[in-house]
Amino acid sequence: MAGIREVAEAAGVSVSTVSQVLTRKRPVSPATRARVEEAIARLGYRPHPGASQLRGGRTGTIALIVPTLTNPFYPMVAAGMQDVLLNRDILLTITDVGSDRRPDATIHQLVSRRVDAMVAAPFGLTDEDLAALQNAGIPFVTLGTASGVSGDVVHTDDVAGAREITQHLIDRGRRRIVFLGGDEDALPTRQRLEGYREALLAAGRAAEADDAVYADFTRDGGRRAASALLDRAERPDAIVAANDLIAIGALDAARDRGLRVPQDLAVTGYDDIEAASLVNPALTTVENPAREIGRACARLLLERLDGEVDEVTRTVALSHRLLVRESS
Amino acid sequence: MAGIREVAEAAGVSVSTVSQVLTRKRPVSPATRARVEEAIARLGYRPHPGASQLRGGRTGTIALIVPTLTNPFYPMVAAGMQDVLLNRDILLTITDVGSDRRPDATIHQLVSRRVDAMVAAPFGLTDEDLAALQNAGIPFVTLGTASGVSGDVVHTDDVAGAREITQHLIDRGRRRIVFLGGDEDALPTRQRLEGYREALLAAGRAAEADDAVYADFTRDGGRRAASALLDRAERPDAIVAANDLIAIGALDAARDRGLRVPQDLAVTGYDDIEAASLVNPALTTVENPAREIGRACARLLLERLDGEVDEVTRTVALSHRLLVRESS
DNA sequence: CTGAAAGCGCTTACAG
DNA sequence: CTGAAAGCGCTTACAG
Repeated sequence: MAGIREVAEAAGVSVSTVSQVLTRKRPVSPATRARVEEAIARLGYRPHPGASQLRGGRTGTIALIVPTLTNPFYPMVAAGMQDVLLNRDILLTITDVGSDRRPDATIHQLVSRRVDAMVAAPFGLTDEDLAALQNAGIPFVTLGTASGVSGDVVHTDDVAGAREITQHLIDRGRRRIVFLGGDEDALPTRQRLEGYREALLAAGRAAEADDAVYADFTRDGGRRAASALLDRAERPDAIVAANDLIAIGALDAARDRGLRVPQDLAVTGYDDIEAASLVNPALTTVENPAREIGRACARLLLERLDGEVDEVTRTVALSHRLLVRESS
Repeated sequence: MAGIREVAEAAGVSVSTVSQVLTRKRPVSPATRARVEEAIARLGYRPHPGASQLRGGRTGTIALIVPTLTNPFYPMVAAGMQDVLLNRDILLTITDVGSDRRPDATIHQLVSRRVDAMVAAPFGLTDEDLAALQNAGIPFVTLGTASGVSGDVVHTDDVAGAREITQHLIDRGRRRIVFLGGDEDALPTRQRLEGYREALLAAGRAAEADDAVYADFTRDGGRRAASALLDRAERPDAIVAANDLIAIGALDAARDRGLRVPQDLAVTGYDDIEAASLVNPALTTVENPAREIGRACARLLLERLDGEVDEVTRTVALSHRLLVRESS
């Protein structure tokens, strides 16, 4: 493969000059530029990324860390990022943390590779993990507030969303409304639980000790946890699930038991992934604009990389929306 | 950030020695190794990837090129690759070609970045595109046979799958069975169309001129194309869709017109994405084991990178399976 | 088993 | 506007 040296020889100029026409960091005469560009095209020259990186440049890579690729919500965030990144010659690296791995291992790997920027779903990320990014000088945005660490944030108001969907259930006359969370310490679980509790409190209902049950954020997890719930002596008549996948699992569990939804049991989800409107009965849920979230993340990061913003930390709040369908 | 030089000083050895303990390419005495490792840990040293890359090393990156991230089939392929790659310190870069971009632009970008290997869904990829990979010495595997170019291949037998699902429709007594493809020149469209035609031919039915209609591989595309089909004077009584997304769109179109599925119209899909079993009525489809496909791709590539295989090109065929559900 | 030195392919002061 | 030279942080012959 041709190097910058061959190009320089072919064009009859120095390597510095070739570099200048590439980086545009200093003026080059039109005639010279033309000769160099011709040589580049003719030789099919492509700069070696390792070399420019070594000289202090960027890697041209932005990473997205997600808890799993199997929840369609995250690929949709990635698609939103691509929308913005596509014509900027920046590569998107998508890493799922994987069930068996600690997220800090993933973050360290990404820091080692000198990614230019990073967006992280805050699942199990500690302040320490994020501080590592900060120390490495890597701009990052988290999906949802990461307590105490100063990166940009893109989020929707999960507390409000959960409050509204719970209120909706109360309005429909549901008596025993139970919250079915994902991983107990995950931010979305905690915030949506909070919204759920606020709604009950506002309605003058005391929260009960066993009002919340936890699964993981999967259909299977939802099915299992909901099964336990539905086999209780005092069966709930409504389940507020922490995301759509869990809710779909709850629908499975109801069907297993011959319960009618919504007559015997109301089920609500969160996110509005495509499957939410596809299941039967269609899921009442809160729209969480994944693609827009991805776009916002990419824009924030690009602005940082372009140096358009300094120390200030920015928070972009995107709106959510209650979608009442058949399951409630 | 500490460099190899600081580590060498801290451990009282030369940089060569530090490099050797890192790369394990030549023996180092246990005592020296211990001192170096201690220094590495204490200084939090991480090798600069650009530097090693420049010296002829790998980038430690494998790319996956997909037509879109919004078809859950592809994220599932990615998840399968991650399953295999996770503990090998190899980064997975996922790029969707994007509707407005030519895939060769994406491939060239990836070649420029010196990815170590690549798996490509052959949508719109020309032999030329693939030859570019070959010339760059980048091992690649394509999803489905890429005519004339010698890379590894992972595929399922789409022709057989489509034949079987069409046969199933014939067995159920359907008279006017129409094929609803995705992008006309896409490999999956062509192969599944072939299977469909084989089945009709085998049943002694001549293919009709307008037996195939094309959409793109999306729910919306399917809805639109199916709408046109269903408004024909001679309405089909079965639609063989080229993938699940299209089939779900066809279900939408049927519902718009008050047609009952499967009584008035049978609809079949392809892939068995999660949504296929979620829609109402549940979709008859052909299981296309996305996650396994991803795993197979990653294994093939890893073996090449590890130098365990030479010139020979390998083809891994994974089995498909007809899943009869409610829509037929 | 270890070290000194060359060099990978670029970018960027420095000089003109 | 252009060039010669130093140097980014590693790896790898070469030498011992």
